[in-house]
Amino acid sequence: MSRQSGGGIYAWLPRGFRGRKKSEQMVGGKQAAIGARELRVPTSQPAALWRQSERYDAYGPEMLRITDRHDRDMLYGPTNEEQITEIFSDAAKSYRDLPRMLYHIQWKFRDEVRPRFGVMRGREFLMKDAYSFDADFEGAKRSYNKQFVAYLKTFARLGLTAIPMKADSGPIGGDMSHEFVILAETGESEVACHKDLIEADWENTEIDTEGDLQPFVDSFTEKYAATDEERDPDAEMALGDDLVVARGIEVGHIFHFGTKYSKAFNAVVTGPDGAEITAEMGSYGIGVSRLVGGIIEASHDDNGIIWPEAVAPFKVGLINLKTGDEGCDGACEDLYGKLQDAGIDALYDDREGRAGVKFADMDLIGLPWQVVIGPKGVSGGFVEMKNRATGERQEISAEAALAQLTA
RNA sequence: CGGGGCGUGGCGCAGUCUGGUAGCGCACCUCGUUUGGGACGAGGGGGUCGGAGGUUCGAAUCCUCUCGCCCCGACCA
Repeated sequence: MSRQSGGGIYAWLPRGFRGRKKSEQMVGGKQAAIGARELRVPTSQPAALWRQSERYDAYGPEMLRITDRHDRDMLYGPTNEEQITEIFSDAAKSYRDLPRMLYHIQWKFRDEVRPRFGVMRGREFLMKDAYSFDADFEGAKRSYNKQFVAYLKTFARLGLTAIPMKADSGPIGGDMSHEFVILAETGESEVACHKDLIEADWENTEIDTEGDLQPFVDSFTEKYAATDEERDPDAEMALGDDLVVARGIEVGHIFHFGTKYSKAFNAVVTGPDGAEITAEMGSYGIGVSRLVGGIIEASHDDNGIIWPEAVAPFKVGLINLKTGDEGCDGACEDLYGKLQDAGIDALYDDREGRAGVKFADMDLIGLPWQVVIGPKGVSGGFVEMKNRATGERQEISAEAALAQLTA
C-alpha cells in the first residue's frame, strides 16, 4: 500500500496508489459536478506571496521554508489561497466573471510537530482544495452550500458516514465553517452528534445544486454535532438517547473567509454600476491521502481491507487456482482479456502456489469482487464469484460473471 | 517542544546488564513430495549490528557525541 520514507512522508506503492488515484478522481468529479474548474498551482512558492497576505511570519514553524541558490526565501506550500487569489485577480475584471469556483488536487507540506497514524496525518499530504469567488455574501453563501452538499455526496459515495460539525470560524463568526468528520474506531478525537445525522442516506437523495440549498443545509446544521473542543454538555443531556458519541477523523473542512485574500491581492472586479467589487471568498478542503486511510479504517474486517467500489484499486481480483494447468490458464486468460476489453480493472493472481495463500491474499487486498477459477470449475463449466463485503459466493458461468461485472 | 522508547539480513525480534568476531521466526533461492482456505522435507544465499569518535589485546555489547524513527501530551486536513 504505502511505505514510509521519512517522518510523516510516504511513498504510494502500486496498489495503494491506484486506490488513491481513484479517490482523487471521485473527489474531483464531485467538484466538477457543482461547476468548479480544475487547475494546478505549484508546490513551491515564493515567500513574497505570503508576505503580501501577511502570513509568512504568522504561519510559524509548520511551514517548510526553503532558500534557493540566489538566497531567495521560498516555501513548500502548506496551502494555496495566495496563489489562487493572485491568479483569479489577474484574470477576473468584470462582475460577469463571477461567481467562480476553482479547485486543485495537490501535495502540501505542513511540518507537524508530531505526525502520526501513518498516512492519516502525514507531513506531506495530498489535498483537494477548492476556492470560491462571489460578488457578495449571499453569493458566497450559495457557493458554500454547494460545497456542503458536494461533500455529503462525496463521502457517501465512499461508503463513509461523514458528519458536518460546526467548526471554529474565527473572526468571521456565523455558521459558515464546518468540519466533516467520519466516525472510526481509531479516530483522533471524540465527537458527539444527533443520531439522525448518522442514519441519513444522502447518497441517494436527489438534490438540485442549482436550487436553493439553504433549507437542506439547515436541516443538517440545526442538529447537534460537535467536535471535541466544541461540545456542549447541556445540549448533549437534552438529546438523551438521540446522542451518539464516537471517535472521529476530520477529512474535510469548508469555510467562508470573506475578503481577507481578495483585499491583499486586489481581487477586485467592476460591478454593473461601475463600482469596484471585492470578491467574497471561501475555501473547501478534503484531505485525499487522509481519506484513503479513513476509508480503510472505516471499511475492513479481520481478513483485510474491504474497498468501496467507487475507489477500489481494481474492481475484481481473478484467482487462478492452478497456474500451469492448461484448462485453468486458458479460462483465466480468456476472462482476463475480456475484462480488460470491457474496461474493467482486474488484478490477476497467476502465481504458482497454494489455494489458501491466494484466497487469503485476495481477501487482504480487499477488492470488491473475486472470481476464482480452478479445475473443478473448468470441468464443470463455472467460475466462483465472491463478494468481498458480504462473503456471498455464487457458481456461475464465466459469461454470467463478466455480464455481472460489466453491468 | 516536554516525557518515554527503539535503531541488529527484506519484515518481526533475541543477543547489550556480565566485551571474545552474530542468532531465531517469517520471507527469498534450489530440489523433491504436496496441492479448492495461509503445506512438508532437504539444501542454500543474504547483516562492516544507524553514524562518528573513544576505551580495550578484542566492542552489537562500555563511554561521548550525533542522526533517524516510534509512542504519550499540547497543535493540525
